[in-house]
Amino acid sequence: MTHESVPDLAESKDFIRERIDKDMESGAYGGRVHTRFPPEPNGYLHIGHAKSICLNFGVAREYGGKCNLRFDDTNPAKEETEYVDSIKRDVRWLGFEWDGTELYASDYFGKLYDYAETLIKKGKAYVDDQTADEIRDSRGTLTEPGRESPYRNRSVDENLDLFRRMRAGEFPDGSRVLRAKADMASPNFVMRDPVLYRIRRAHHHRTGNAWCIYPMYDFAHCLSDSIEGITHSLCTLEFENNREIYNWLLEAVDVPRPRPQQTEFARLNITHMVLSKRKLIQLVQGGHVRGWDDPRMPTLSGLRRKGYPPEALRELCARVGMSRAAGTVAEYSLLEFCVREVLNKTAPRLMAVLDPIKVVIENYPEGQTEWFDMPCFPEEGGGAPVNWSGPVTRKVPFSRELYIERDDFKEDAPKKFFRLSPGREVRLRYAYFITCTGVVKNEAGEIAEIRCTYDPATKGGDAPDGRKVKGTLHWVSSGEAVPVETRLYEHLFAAGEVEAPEGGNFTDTLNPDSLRVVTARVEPALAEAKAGDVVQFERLGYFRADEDSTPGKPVFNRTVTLKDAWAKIEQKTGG
RNA sequence: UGGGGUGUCGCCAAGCUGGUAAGGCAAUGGACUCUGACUCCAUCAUCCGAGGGUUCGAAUCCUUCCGCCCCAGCCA
Repeated sequence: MTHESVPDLAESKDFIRERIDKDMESGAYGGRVHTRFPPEPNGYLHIGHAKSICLNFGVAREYGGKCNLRFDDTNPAKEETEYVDSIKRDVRWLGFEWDGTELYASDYFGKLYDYAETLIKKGKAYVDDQTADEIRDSRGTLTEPGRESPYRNRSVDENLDLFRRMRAGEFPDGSRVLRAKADMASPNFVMRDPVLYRIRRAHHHRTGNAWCIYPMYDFAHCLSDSIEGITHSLCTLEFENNREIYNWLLEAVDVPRPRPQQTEFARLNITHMVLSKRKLIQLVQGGHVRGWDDPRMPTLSGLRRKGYPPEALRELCARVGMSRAAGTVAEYSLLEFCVREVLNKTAPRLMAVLDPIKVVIENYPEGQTEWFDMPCFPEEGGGAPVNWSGPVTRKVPFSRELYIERDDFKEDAPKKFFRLSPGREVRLRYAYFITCTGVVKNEAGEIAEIRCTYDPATKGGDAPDGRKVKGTLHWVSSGEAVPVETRLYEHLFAAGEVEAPEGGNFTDTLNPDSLRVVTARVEPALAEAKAGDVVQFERLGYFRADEDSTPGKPVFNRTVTLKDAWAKIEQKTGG
């Protein structure tokens, strides 16, 4: 029995692994598997990228192969080093390491240029002097073929000369492009003489101003794959149409065999989440969130900050599986399930009250405080995880005045309500049984405090006479409780399907309550939490200490709530 | 409209050489419980986008139709 961080859920392999199996059997790649994760460094990675990362690195790991991290940096106008750094950090956080150093398409600008000359010499590419508009207008429509450029039949010598002068910087931006001489009548638009190189005087994050012509994706990607010896080039469905030019170019410049093969899979979508870069930018720039790593963002940095462990994201990807069905959407509840599953095994349990109401124990001596030793990991749960290095118990003060959760008390309680209410007895976790004797109200008629008595014989939480209670409540001692900022998150979008309303913007559907900040009362041990610590607030949920925490003053993010059966009962019975 | 894809339970997804619908999430009922959590047990597609056809037998083969996604950036 091995202890993989992600269980092997698949009873059958997905279509990509099946294909690789076949290639292994046939020896098509000499038993090699070499993949690559190829982000463009123009933004932050989000949960959608996690699927591609898990696939590419996962496949390499499973087949004893390699996976490169290659930055597809062929458009200098959009790319920045800042993104390179965040992408590397996020991939590592997810638990993967690329083969060797990270690679860049820009590493191959020289080789790619040579391939372009090769293409020209073979009569398979030409320099087009048409404007962008002219090129677009002559590309044809869905039903009509495109028209050939008047420059399409220039001589090889002229093309070579022009292309060299493009590179030398003799022509202004946008004045000429290098195009593949493919098929203007192809029903596949991608084949209608795609642009291979454009003139663009922009500072490149790595090559600076060394180049003024840059290759397009279609030209750079297949050849970069070939240069790196990639065997399986895995990408998302929207590149299906590009597969034809991918293969055409490899054949046209006659790269050595075996050649990489492109295989597409459906991207990951999750309800309540927007994953389009355009929309994410709007959320940040519109000030709807506090930044790219706002815990409400679907970015890996946001999810990390919220407290989602990398194991959970890997498990999500494994559970969602691979298919070619576009537009499928995983439910957010599956993600939350994965998060809880990981955290349930790893998070220490402590007590905090989010919405406090005061309880006075009438028969408990005034001024007395007793300290209980309480386990951080309940026995039934198997105790602390094997790699746990923190404390396994902590001291918790008990006194005459406590706070409990406002929801845990009802003056007029329905039968199914197992919590505190006048005349009923409940257990304060690991402490005593208490019985409610009544309430004290303020002038407004609101409950100011709850009066109770406790049974000293139940110390530790068990009655020697075998008497049982239906409910166990979490609590904190009011005198020693520490007030801490706690951020409660809900979906950024309440609707599962994020859509712009008629004549509006998708931001119109933002959930106004996606962030609620409360002052929680936490037991003393919790006040010691440091940024990155993840704990369970008993009966409430999992919380992670945010980077905004300072010594003795933690700030907590709610990662995910616990499942709440009572909430369902209450909903059904109408409160 | 041309081309390329895709349609199996509320959601994701097995099923591919035809033999009589895996699994997970969600949901529901129950057991257990010092977290109404966890765990455990049980229920949950006579039906596979629709209609024809082939066959003793089809989600799987043929055929017609319908829905949805992608493509007309000098973005990736």
